[in-house]
Amino acid sequence: MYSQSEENYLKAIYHLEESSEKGVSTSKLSEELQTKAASVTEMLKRLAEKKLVNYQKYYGVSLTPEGKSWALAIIRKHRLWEYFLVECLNFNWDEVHEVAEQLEHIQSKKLVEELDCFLGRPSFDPHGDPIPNAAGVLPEFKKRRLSEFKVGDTLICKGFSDASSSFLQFLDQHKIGLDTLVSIKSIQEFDESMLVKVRKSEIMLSKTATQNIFVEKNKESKIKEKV
Amino acid sequence: MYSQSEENYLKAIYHLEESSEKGVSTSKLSEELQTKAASVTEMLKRLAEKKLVNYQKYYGVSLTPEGKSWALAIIRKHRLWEYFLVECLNFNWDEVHEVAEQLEHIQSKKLVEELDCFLGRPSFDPHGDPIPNAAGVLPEFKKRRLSEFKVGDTLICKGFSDASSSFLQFLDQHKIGLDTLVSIKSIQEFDESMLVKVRKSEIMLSKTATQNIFVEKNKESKIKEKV
DNA sequence: TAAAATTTTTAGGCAAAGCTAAATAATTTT
DNA sequence: AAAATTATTTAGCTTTGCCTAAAAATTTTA
Ligand SMILES: [Mn+2]
Ligand SMILES: [Mn+2]
Ligand SMILES: [Mn+2]
Ligand SMILES: [Mn+2]
Repeated sequence: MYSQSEENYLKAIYHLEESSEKGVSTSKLSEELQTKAASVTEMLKRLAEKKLVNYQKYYGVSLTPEGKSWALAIIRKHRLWEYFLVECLNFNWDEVHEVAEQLEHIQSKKLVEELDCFLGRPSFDPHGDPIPNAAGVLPEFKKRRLSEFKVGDTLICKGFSDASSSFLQFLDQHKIGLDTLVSIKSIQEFDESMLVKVRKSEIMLSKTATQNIFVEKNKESKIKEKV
Repeated sequence: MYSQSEENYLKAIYHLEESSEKGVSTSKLSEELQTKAASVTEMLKRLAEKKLVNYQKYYGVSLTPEGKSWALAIIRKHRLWEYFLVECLNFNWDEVHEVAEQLEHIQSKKLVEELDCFLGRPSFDPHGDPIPNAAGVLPEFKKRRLSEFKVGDTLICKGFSDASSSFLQFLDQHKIGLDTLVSIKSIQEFDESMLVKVRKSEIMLSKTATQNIFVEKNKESKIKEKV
């Protein structure tokens, strides 16, 4: 239906719309997609003609409902494939993104639905990112950063917003992953770094790190510790 | 490494080299790939520059060792994905080809090897076509057509060379698939059509059909019938 | 608010991969 | 062996998606 390139633009616009208050600019897009601004302008004109985006010369771009639903379909595929790679094919969570970038463009309604079913209709991908359902609806979840909490809190890791290989490998090294329990032992005042306890060991996390770890308040930690 | 289009040409040349004695001509390729002869000529020049084919103006084309090994890698992926779709995702064997045409172009050594492993290193795809191993070596197998046999012979279906949806659906309707036992009851002299027995029922197969069904002599039919 | 800086768009090119129409080479027929 | 037919290649054009350099609009700064 749409080319790989067009799909990548839609996805990039979606992500930028999510992560910033203001409209999406040509330069932000060109940075995200590693292309030149001139190429972005051209593509935006094409996408606007196809009614996938609202584009006003010099004033940025936003997705139309049609564009948004297409973007969500691509993201759904991307995250389902990442889940498949980790759960079925022994990929580590820092190796999946590149391959998923290719697989997300495969066109087949049946393939996506059967894959979803085969995997047990997962709600979150290996990085804790929510997987939209077939209708494009994202699962309910609240995003709070580890950096927002205070000494004494015990939390469950639910996602990681910097998906770079190096950050994911750092987390691996310290055995921090999805559903890992983390309790805050102390916070340095001058740089807001945190000393946290993970299982038996204590780890120092920089503010950059704690801002990129999404957590949930742990309601059942007492119970689980007894079991 | 190579574009999807280039990969499709390599695959097409491979298949045509296999299925015909003589060299592969521009017109055969244009027919196979549903493009115009002029486009084929252009692509052949590009592939020759990249040392993937031997191309002599006006005298057809053949794969170099490099080209052949790349073609086999694509075919390996195609057939592994077809196997995956049928075995894991509830696809019927007449629905897989189109999706596999897309999946075969995904680039990731690890993906292919892990998929192969996950599937249990199958030797044949859902249509009975041999799957090359990682080194590009095809499993041993002998191709004989049902049309070569005579009344009284009992045979096991091992492959189907016309992979069109309609032929595969026809086989489905008559419950003929891989490893189905078929015995020849009679052969019409005037059109060489065959009356065969499959399980409890008798089916009439045209010569076109029997030429497209690959079989093996059944060594254990007596034993199996007793069990 | 006018000048400077920055961002965005336009203009003009390029490569891949397709097309049609015309030219040319190879093959078949007479 | 020449003519006719068929196959193949060349020439010229199109679209997609990218680029650089120049022009124009917007935003920031003074
Ligand atoms: Mn990813
Ligand atoms: Mn992810
Ligand atoms: Mn196939
Ligand atoms: Mn097949």
